[in-house]
Amino acid sequence: MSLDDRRGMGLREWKKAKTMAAIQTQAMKLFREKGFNATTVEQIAEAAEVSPSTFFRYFATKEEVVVKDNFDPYLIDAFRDQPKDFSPLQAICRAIPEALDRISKEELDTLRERNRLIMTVPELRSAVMANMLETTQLIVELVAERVGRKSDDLAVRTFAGALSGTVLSVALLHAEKEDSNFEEMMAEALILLEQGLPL
Amino acid sequence: MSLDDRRGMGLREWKKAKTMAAIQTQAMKLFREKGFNATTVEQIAEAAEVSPSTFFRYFATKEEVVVKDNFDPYLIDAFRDQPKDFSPLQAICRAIPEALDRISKEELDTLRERNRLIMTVPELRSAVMANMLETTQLIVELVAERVGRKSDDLAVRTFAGALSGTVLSVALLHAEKEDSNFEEMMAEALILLEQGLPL
Amino acid sequence: MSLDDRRGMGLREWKKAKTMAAIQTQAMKLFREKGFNATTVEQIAEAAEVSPSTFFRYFATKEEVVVKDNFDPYLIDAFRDQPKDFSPLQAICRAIPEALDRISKEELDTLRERNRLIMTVPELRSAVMANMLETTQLIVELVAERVGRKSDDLAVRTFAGALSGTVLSVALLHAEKEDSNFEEMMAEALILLEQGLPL
Amino acid sequence: MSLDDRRGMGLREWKKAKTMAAIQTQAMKLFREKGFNATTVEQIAEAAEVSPSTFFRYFATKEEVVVKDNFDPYLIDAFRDQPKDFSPLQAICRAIPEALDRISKEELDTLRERNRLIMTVPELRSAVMANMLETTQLIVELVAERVGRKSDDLAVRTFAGALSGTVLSVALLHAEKEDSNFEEMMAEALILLEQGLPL
DNA sequence: ACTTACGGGACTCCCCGTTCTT
DNA sequence: AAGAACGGGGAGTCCCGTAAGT
Repeated sequence: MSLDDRRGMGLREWKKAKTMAAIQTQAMKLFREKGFNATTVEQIAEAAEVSPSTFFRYFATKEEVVVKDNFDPYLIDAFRDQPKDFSPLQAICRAIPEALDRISKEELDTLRERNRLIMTVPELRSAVMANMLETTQLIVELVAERVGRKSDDLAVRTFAGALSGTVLSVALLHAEKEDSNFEEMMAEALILLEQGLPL
Repeated sequence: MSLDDRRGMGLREWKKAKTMAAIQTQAMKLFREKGFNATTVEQIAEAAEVSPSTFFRYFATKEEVVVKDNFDPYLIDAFRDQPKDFSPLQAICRAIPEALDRISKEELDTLRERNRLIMTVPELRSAVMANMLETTQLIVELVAERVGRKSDDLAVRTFAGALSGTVLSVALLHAEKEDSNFEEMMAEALILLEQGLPL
Repeated sequence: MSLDDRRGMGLREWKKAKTMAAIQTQAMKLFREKGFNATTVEQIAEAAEVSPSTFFRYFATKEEVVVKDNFDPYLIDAFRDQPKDFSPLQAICRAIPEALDRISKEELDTLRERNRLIMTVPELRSAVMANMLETTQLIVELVAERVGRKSDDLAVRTFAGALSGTVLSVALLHAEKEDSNFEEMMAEALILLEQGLPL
Repeated sequence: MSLDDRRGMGLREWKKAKTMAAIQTQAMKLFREKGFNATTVEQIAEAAEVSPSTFFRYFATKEEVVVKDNFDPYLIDAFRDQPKDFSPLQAICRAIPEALDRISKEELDTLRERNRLIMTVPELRSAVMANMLETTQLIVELVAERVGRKSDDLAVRTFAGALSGTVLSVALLHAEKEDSNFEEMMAEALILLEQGLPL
């Protein structure tokens, strides 16, 4: 979603979005220049011309500036839209590229840079990992709903866990390898999952 | 390994092990009584009769007191000992119960309590998650070595990621369900993985 | 500027000034009683009824409580006000007593006590020395501006260095000798400087 | 004095000198690579293959590794050797180049790099400044002895202070200007001092 | 003599609650 | 009423010193 694009937003919402974007932009700039740890929240706040308090109103932790992403809702929608006769794994296979399509080119680039930073800085790695738990939980709900099982079903949980782990591994590998294609790798990995991880 | 058991350890090493154990014991006690967040490092240090400095010499973060485990080496050994004609997944299936067998009854109980605590407190969950990355990396190495592929091979990475994710999910479910058997659930989950996550 | 004097200050500013003064007063008291090194920041904070964090918000280091002075601006003003046909050295000779005149009697006493403490405690001596570098730099700018040379001019630098060194030496001697008059000694020293340090 | 040069040193002394040199070398290397503050004593100790304790046996503080110099004794000797009918200032003028001559080419280069580092890092600047006090005191003794005055004589003190300040200023300027000649600048500065700092 | 273990204190930074200002 | 300032408090790092071991 681009920032100029105000349809449906009140003036207030729009201002908030702008502040948030300003913080994120300035933060990323400082991180690039001086590293994540060497950058203090105070500096970010100053660069974004807000008070530290305000910073924490938008982001609960310093890590969140980097980690927070708005990709999940897209994925949920795309997943829900898949035909009901697909298996969950097939549905996911389809949903991922569809969701990626819906975000703009620039955003994708930002995403890539973010990923690289994340995988470089230990603190951020921890933060994403923590984030993953929630994502896994989300997948659990989604899949349970789709296949009509309870959310404490072992198969559902296993599915969600394995999937999350796979996504993370692929993201990591993608960050490591300079000229790799995320979507392709992801597709291949999902096929491997489907085949029972042959090696 | 029990603490009374000093064979082969110099006086020095033994003392260190004792200090570390004291910190961990006191910490767990305080966590149980007042909760993880409400307990300060200073209190733990005082209870264990060491200085806060010493605390941080043994554990880099407050979380580490809970999260640090010595289970990995056992698992590595057990995995390496599996016959070469097993697939990695089969090898893991076998290695897990074998490794669990090698640790004492009391230690297992401690482990269980720890796990329950971990899954309850968000901060700790984050910490284990962070830890998981390293474990995944370890699995990558182990499997790459076993099947003779490079450690940046997509299949190897996918395997490791999916496995880690699965283990975590099962551990979580186990913590949630009072009277569940970890080993059984784990076994079942691994079979599901092998079958390509049917749902 | 006295503290009761709130004209023009918001409630906020006034409170800050009071807190800062409280810290300084309590710190000096403790230093007198137990010595500089034996006094911990925690004790100072407690005496001033603030948290250690707050202490460091006001003073970057323990030394700064003693060393921070507000004398420089007075001196700068006095120096700038000297007639343009005086040589820099003459201007300084005149500016120093004028600046001393502008500060209140009590402040002068505080200043004297501070100086005695500084010259007694090695850590503080180091701190003032560090401070001196900045003062020297300031003199450089001032003099360069006055005589119309660049600030990397050797003569300007030499002047500033020699002057700073002289001031420091005199301050030290003054602290050593119980009943010595700082202004007189300073005047005499400056004359010696002007004469090329005859011995 | 080069390290291979063992004349007159016992084996023990020689070993000590070697350890000290190893620490210094490794420290400077780390400082160059990661900066002064980011380098911990522990890292230096490890790189030099000694324990942190040993580090502190050789150097009282981390700063000392950089600041400690062995130039003073040379200067003292050279100053003492000057003919008695020279004024102190003239004696210094002569003594400085003579002392510089006595140290090797490489050592001079090391000295230069050290100086650059010192002027860059605030902590180190403070440390040298602190050091300067002692040097000034030394000059006081030397000059007092030479001209037959007491060491609390104002003229002697003023002389020492002004001289120290001058030396420091010149050193600083030299560090700032890439291709400047230290000896020349020093000589010029001393002449200015002798003339009463004309501007 | 040299190391290891530990203590303690300075200092930084994150994050949050309360108070004040506009 | 929104947002900034201010303060509190705890985690964590590092320096440096001491004591006990080898």
